[in-house]
Amino acid sequence: MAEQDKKTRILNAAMKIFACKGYQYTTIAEIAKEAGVSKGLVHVCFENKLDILLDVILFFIDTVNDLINQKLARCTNPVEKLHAVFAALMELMSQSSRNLYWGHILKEVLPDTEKIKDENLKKKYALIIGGARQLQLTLDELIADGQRQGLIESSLKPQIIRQIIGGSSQMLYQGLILESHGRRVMGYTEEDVRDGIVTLIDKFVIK
Amino acid sequence: MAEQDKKTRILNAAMKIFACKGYQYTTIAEIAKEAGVSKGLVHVCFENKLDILLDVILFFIDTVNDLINQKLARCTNPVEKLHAVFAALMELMSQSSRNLYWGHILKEVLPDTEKIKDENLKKKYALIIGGARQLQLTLDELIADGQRQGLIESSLKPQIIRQIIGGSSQMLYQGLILESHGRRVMGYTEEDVRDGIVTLIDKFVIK
Amino acid sequence: MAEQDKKTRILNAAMKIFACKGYQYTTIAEIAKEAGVSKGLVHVCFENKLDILLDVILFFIDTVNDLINQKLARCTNPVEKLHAVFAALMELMSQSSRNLYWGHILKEVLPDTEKIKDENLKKKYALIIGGARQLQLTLDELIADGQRQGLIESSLKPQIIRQIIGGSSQMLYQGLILESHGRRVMGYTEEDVRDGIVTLIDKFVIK
Amino acid sequence: MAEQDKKTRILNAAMKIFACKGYQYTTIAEIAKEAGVSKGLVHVCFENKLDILLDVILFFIDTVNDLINQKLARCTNPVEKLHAVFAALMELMSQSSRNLYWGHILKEVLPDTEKIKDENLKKKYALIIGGARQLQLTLDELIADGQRQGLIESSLKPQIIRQIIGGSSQMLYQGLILESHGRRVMGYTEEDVRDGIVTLIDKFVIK
DNA sequence: GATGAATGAGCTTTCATTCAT
DNA sequence: AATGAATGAAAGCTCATTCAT
Repeated sequence: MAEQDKKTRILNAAMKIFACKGYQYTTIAEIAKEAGVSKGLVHVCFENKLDILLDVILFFIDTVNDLINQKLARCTNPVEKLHAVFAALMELMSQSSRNLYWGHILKEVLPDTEKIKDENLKKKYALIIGGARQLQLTLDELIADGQRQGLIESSLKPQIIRQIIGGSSQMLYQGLILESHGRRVMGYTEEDVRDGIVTLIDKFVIK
Repeated sequence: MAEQDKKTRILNAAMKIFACKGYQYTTIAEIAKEAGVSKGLVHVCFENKLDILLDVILFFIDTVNDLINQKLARCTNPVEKLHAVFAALMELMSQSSRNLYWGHILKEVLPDTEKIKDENLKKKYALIIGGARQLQLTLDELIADGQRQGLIESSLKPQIIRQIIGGSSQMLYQGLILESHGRRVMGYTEEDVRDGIVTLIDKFVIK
Repeated sequence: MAEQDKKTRILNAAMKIFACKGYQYTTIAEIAKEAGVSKGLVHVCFENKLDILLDVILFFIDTVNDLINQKLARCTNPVEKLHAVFAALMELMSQSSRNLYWGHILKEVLPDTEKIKDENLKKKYALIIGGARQLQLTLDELIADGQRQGLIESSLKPQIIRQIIGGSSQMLYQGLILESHGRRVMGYTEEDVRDGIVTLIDKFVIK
Repeated sequence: MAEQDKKTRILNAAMKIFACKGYQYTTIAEIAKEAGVSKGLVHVCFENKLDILLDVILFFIDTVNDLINQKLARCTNPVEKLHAVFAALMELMSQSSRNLYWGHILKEVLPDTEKIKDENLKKKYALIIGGARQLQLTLDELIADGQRQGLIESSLKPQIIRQIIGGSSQMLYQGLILESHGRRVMGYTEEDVRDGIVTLIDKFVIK
């Protein structure tokens, strides 16, 4: 209970600071301070810094996959599903209002992952890779389904379409966040982003 | 002359290693070794590690802007220009065949940039921001032009379209690189990527 | 009563783990776990980690001294006594079947003893030193007695003879333990060790 | 040259402090200070603390083996050889006038050696074990030779005799060192020790 | 009495940076 | 101009010890 509570607080603190400063520039001391606990406790709850990151990413992926499955259950049409899934993702990014792209972060941290020897961490890493893979497969299958039903255009592979829509979403949100941090002027709003993605998806829909 | 030569070698070495391992995980010692010079010389040619990165990014942005301007000069039609610009960008990403997204790296390194006190570095940083801004503006103007001429659809802001096409390009290439590093199976080829971007751009073109 | 019980369990646990891993590498957490009590309780029963060690050593020294006095009471002849004492020591080492040489451990821990400020600990430390001294004196006196009675050769000081017999015993047993831990092949058995010590003692006996 | 010099200085400093305080209580900072170099340099010259220790032990073992072989070359008679070898060892212990029993230290550090993953360290460790083994074998062979020639008594295994003489030497010298550190009154001199060992060896010689 | 969550001092280790040569 | 030995600040991590419950 208390432990879970602290673990969650550390996780939230880590999520926040990783998002602001990037994994590598974040120190355990900062996470501890932000979470209002001691450095030592961080190492009681987590094996090491990488372990924290893996948990953050895992939490994020789980949230995303849950959200998506939930949305998928409510639609039948692949096109509706696609819209629903990306709407959900945008909502999540908006909610979290954090510059946390686990995609980016995983990439930033890849050199570190090669050092993973600990079995627990290996498992977590495998879960993450599996979760990410699952997300991809779900989307690809969705698009392929639409293509088979003649609802989505077939000139491009599902993977390409998935990457286009996904990449656009990420970049558009990243722009918003950069703007909110005052580091850039992008000249568009969250409203524009949502419209953009809806429009983009519809481009691949056969009317 | 000799100095320029050394500086270029260091820059190339840095570009290569930053691309492989990320800025943070790259050590000056590695750069020096790769460049075939001493660690000391690196600090003679550059103020510090960040300075190297800024130069790398600056070089990249300059290359991109030059390439784009060169391509733009050869076309008149905004749609042709758009295709030409992104074709050029893809070619560049392909050529460099390096996991070097200055966008990513700039983001990775942002926390470090806040420490910039040195006037020279401040100037370089401003140049980079200016260059990136310039690239954005060029693209936005191009799209806006197309919209004014009725060649590109006007339902979305130019910034949104630019971000969609740019983001898609980046994500698609990132997937290729991940695959080439054996870290993911994406299931598409460079050919697919080029087709995807051409198709994507055409989606915004009014026929 | 209950406290005594807990204290004994902690002491036994500590003895076991100190013996296996050495004082420094043993953590309070391990001792607590082995003893089946909480970490907190360890600090209720003992001032600190060093206090536990001092108690372990004290227990060991007391056991040795008791055993020796017991054996000495049964013999009259100095040579018999000498044999009896070392037979008892060997038996003890064999019984404990633990790699616990308080001599070694005291040495390992000496730097820590300099930090002793607490009066209780100072007293315990003094008791240990006194006990060790007592053991030495008993042996030396025994040998001196034998020399005076013309039973033990007088060309060497009693201290030298004591150190030779004691050192040999320790080294021989240490070899056995190393072998039992699979870290060395010594090529002798406990039987050989006992024979060796008996033979060694007899070398100093005048026939 | 400079590097070798520093490495030697660090090694000497480490030897001295390991000897005084034990491996585990010695910090890199202390070694660096004693050697008159920075902490960083210690890690330039050695992989880590354990690496330093292994080098110290290796140096010691090499010195011992060299010294012994040198002595052995000058004698023909096994008994003479035995005397020569232990005389050499005593001389070495006396010279080094340091409380450095690599036997003790190896034992103290054994838990740490199980963590050895690095290939270089594994090799060093193997060299040490091999060197120690070699030393044992040399002595055992020497004693066995003497037994075969009817010069040394055969009632005890060579290993037992070796362990007795070796253990006695160590204990006697340890006593001297404890005394010199003011931690004990042993009541014998270096002279007594040398006499003791000579006498002890002669006990196993058949006249 | 007993617990174990929480602490933080102190350690090893890394590496950008300096500077004597 | 060029080197690389040397530095030391700063990070991750361990664990004896404390204390609210």
